[in-house]
Amino acid sequence: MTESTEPIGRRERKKAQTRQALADAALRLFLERGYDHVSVKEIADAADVSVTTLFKHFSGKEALVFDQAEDIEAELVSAVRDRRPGQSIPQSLCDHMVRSVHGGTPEITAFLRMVDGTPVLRDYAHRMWMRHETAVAQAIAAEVGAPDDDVRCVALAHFALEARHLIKAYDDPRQATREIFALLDDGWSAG
Amino acid sequence: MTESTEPIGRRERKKAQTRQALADAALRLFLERGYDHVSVKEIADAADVSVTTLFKHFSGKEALVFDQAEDIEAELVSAVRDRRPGQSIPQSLCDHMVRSVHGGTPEITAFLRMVDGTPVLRDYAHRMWMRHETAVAQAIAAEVGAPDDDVRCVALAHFALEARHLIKAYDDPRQATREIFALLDDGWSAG
DNA sequence: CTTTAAAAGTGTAGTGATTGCACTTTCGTA
DNA sequence: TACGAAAGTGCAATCACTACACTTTTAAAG
Repeated sequence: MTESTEPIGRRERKKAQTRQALADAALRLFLERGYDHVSVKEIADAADVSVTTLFKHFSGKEALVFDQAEDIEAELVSAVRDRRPGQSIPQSLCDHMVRSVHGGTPEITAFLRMVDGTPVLRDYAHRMWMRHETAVAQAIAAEVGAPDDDVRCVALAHFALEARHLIKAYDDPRQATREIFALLDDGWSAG
Repeated sequence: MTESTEPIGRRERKKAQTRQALADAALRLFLERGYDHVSVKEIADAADVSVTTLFKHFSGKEALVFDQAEDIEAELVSAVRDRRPGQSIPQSLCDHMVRSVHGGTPEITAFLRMVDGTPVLRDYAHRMWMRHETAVAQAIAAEVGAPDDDVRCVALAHFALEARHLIKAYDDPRQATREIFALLDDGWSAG
């Protein structure tokens, strides 16, 4: 965990290389022809490995799409913990969410369109995102000195994360985000 | 077996009969050996029909578990619309949720344990439940004279329904429900 | 009472994701 | 340099689900 970069042995390099080749091939093919119209065999072929190898690198077909699982969780926890004085937790989370509404490059837009238009992927992405719920909930609980499983804290974390899904339907996501978090903030502050 | 409610032709009766046989066989096998360890072929065999027929009656394996899709939606909408004077919408929804926390027969308990312990089923059930979101949101919007897609209304509906999932982790679900809805009510009333 | 067309059901053969197994190749290291 | 773990391979199998062409049943019209 302490080593940030990995200039390690040739072995690990090759492994990462194979993994990358798979992810790249997958993404390219998915964007070209749509997720459902690409088989794992085609991806394996395009990356010049066997299907067996593919499944040694990725837990399933969906996992090929979300290769980079960065430190989004750390940012969320930070938004809860390191907020500026006088700012409530929901407010800080709101700012963080508003900030992370990218206009984005056309590539990212195409990617998001694909994910959003493929039920399996949409669900998978949602599950991934919601995986941060407990971490955020614990951060909140720590801030207010409540037990880790405090209902209000868990609920706030859950609702805050769910907001991301809700705002997708609106023309002005930032405005929608603010309205939702205003509701949460009022409810939270009343406690 | 007797045609008390639906005195229609023999054809429809046989169809319903087949469907029922499939659902019954599925439920029995699932409870006996667990969802993942029963194949659709076994279910079809147990109901003495072909696999093809099975899929003409049910859209997929998960659908076999949730045969009765009653009028839960109507009750939810009613909780929003027909609440007693002076009671807020979140309060009424809270009461409805608390009321619907059944201790339940041992059969139901076993059923719920199975659903909850099988990721595929858990997700499926959640999707089914969340399908009522728009109906509830529209009912709320109608009550307050807002447009159907008003952010606050949609968010309230969403969060209220999500509560069901949140409370499952707690020893006292009713208490948890009340705390969550108190948060929502405070936020909602502040608007 | 016959005819007829849709509905219900069947069996076969396929696709596509995913797993298990036994095997070879490739490194890192003692 | 030899050895064991890790990476990769190919094959066969399972399982959900679909497409297709087929037979049987039944409702309803003639």
